[in-house]
Amino acid sequence: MRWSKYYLPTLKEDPAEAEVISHRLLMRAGMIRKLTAGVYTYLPQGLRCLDKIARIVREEMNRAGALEVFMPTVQPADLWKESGRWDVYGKELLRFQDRHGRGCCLGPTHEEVITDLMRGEIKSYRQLPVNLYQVQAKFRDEIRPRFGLMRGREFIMKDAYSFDRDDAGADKSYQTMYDAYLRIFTRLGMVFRVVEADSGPIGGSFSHEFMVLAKTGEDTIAVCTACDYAANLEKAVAMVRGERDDAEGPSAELVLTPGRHTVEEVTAFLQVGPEKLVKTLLYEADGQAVAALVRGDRELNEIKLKNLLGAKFLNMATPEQVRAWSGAPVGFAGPVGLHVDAIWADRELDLSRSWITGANQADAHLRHVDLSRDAKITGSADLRQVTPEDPCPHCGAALDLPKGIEVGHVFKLGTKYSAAMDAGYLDEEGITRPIIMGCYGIGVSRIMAACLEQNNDEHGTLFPPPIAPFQIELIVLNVKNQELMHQAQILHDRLEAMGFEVLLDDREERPGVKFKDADLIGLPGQLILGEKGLAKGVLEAKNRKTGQRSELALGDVERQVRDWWQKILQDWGLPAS
RNA sequence: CGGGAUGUGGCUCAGCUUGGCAGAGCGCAGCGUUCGGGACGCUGAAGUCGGAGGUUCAAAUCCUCUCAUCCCGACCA
Repeated sequence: MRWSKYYLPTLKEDPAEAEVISHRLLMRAGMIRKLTAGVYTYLPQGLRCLDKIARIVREEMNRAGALEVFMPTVQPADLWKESGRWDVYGKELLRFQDRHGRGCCLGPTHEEVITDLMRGEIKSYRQLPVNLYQVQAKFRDEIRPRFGLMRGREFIMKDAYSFDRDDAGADKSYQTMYDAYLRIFTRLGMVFRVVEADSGPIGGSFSHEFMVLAKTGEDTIAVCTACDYAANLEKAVAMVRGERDDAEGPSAELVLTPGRHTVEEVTAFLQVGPEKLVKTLLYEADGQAVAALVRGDRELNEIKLKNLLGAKFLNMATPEQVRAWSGAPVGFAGPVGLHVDAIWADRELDLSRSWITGANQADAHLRHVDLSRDAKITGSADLRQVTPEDPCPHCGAALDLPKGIEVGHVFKLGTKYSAAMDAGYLDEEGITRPIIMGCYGIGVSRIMAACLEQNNDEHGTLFPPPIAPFQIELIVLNVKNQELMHQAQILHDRLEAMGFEVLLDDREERPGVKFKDADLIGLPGQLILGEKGLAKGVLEAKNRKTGQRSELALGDVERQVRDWWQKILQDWGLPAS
């Protein structure tokens, strides 16, 4: 490809709107342009990269036995009402009406559509298992799209759905996809970890996330420094530490704490550490009033609470609700005599029988509270957020809490959709059973961003060879020198004949401009043909990743380029090709 | 949805405090000189100053409303 015939608009300066490195590079290296918040056009260079990623994903999906389909973006509301998600999914489901007033939405995911399809097709256990996938644009009306392709509203996703007759089969499908994902992210040249995850609004019984490690990641994950335990922070198990003190204390006693609402204010006033206090957090869960208790120095993990309650909606109580349930303004709620439907305590609170809590009246707290004696506790459970001080729940070693970008997610759905939407099959006995489903997503466009977050330097992008838009950039230093140009064209054709994708920079620009652009767009191999080199019969080669330069003899160019390319693959830790 | 910020040629931004001819750099077009790490000179094209309303002799600048974008938070495969 000749640059002069291509469309690759590079930017010399960082666009004002781009904050994170991948967003800046995607813009500057001429790969994407923004249409509106969270919605981007892929320019030729971006599309080439996207297609490379998608191709690897497709190859591995096909290898794993999945079959590609293509589903609609516009979906009828009726299907979503049938699955129950029309009311649950929230505002990120973009809803609208067609000319007849029929409810529609833009697909944020395709469980409903695929389940609807398959219930019409699958009649017998003989037709199972099946695994269908697609690579498609999804739309989620995110509250706050940000970071370019990392959290867009419209994005490209590979989503696969498996259908099995029983749990054993579904587990096997899950494992097959899990293994395919390992191969995909390895082939893409990414540094990643697999973590246990919460299944969120997609639902289902268990799931794993594939996280690319990057400082700009929006998720925090808990990774054991010794064993292979790894979990999303929202799922990570918090261990109970410390000695249990079973001694019964004196009876509860009211202390005045005028104007002290927060944990810091109360503990400072009473001159105790925050670990002596119990925080009482009030929530409305599907219409029920619920209190969650955690130690004063802990953070409640709302996802754990939501899962414990099996709630569809979980919202923090409004100040009015707090007043109604506790009889006090915000800041003085406590478990003793609280008017709620359930009180759940973090299991860490079992360790002591003498706590400081709110007194359910303004400007007062209680001390020496024994939760088992003084309050009606519904139960205790793991409710708090894991901290870097917590030990690994499997082996007790230290935990690390790095940031990650979620690029893949596998879910075992079970019968959530097949039961709700009546997708069943007949088994050998002629009995109708619900199909067991799984679903498996990969953020194709997000991978592009994640890749650049991991691979860049001060000069620009560093494309891993498997997903580089071209493998080699061939730079002609003086386009006006006809002999040089002629040789460059011959070289370009020979390299392409060898199977390389080559971008020939034939623009009438000064060398400095070309070098800067070459580093910016970051193709893994750079070949430089200049007048001096041509006179000496050599071609200058540069490895973009290592910066290593070498000279290749034009007389032996095919063999030398091949060796040079193998070295580049090696430097990327990739197998020879 | 709460908090903060920003909207001025294609891009990055100055000008706004204190109202008085719309500017710079980059990019773009032409000419010339350059030519191995984002050259230089000259000439030129290009802007409803986000939008609406208001104050004023006069508004990019002051006031009101509104829209959009970005950042933090809440939220979220």
